[in-house]
Amino acid sequence: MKIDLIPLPQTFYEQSTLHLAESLLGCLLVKETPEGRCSGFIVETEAYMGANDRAAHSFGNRRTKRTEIMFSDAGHAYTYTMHTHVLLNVVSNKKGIPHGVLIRAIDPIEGLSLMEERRKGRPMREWTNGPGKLTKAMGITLADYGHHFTEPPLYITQGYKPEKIETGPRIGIKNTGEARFYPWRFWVSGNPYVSKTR
DNA sequence: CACAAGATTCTCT
DNA sequence: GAGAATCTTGTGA
Repeated sequence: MKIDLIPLPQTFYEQSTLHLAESLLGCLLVKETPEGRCSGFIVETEAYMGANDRAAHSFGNRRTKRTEIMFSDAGHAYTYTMHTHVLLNVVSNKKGIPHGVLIRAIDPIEGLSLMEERRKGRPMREWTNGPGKLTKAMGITLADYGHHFTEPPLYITQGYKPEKIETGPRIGIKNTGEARFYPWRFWVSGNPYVSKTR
């Protein structure tokens, strides 16, 4: 499989958050590090709708040092830590509207030996089938906070068009009232790297 | 400055 | 299923 490693244009990120979350499925996420290049197709995402989404960090337009980047232009990287793990988001929507799309799972393509090293002892299927796992496998850290996805070392290129996409409630959020039932999770139907429902 | 909580993962039961 | 691991940020004194 040969793919052009040309980053998607800024305009790609300027669509509505839910549309972007769906459009990102099948795109290639690439991370270059001193150890080498890793990439994988995005197969699972979740939309976080800012002001009206209780489960979002930016609920009610809460603006802090951490959420600041979500108020910026679409296409920036929003990374943050969750206990011992780093999670990766793509900032979406217009400047001033703090929406984002969480990358939950990818299908590994390039840099397999490097990912195996970073995820030592796990079967390949479990290298990237979760938001904290894929950042570890690809070497994504807090240092990527605020980076823009149109430029190396962290960027997204065109991938393939998924045959079938499914949607459902998001995972891992609780005590957030109605927000936990919103069907804002998207995944490629049948892909083995999609994380399991709890 | 101290402390609590979290968009998770792993291990053990 | 439950509980721990272990780090950053947000909030309050």
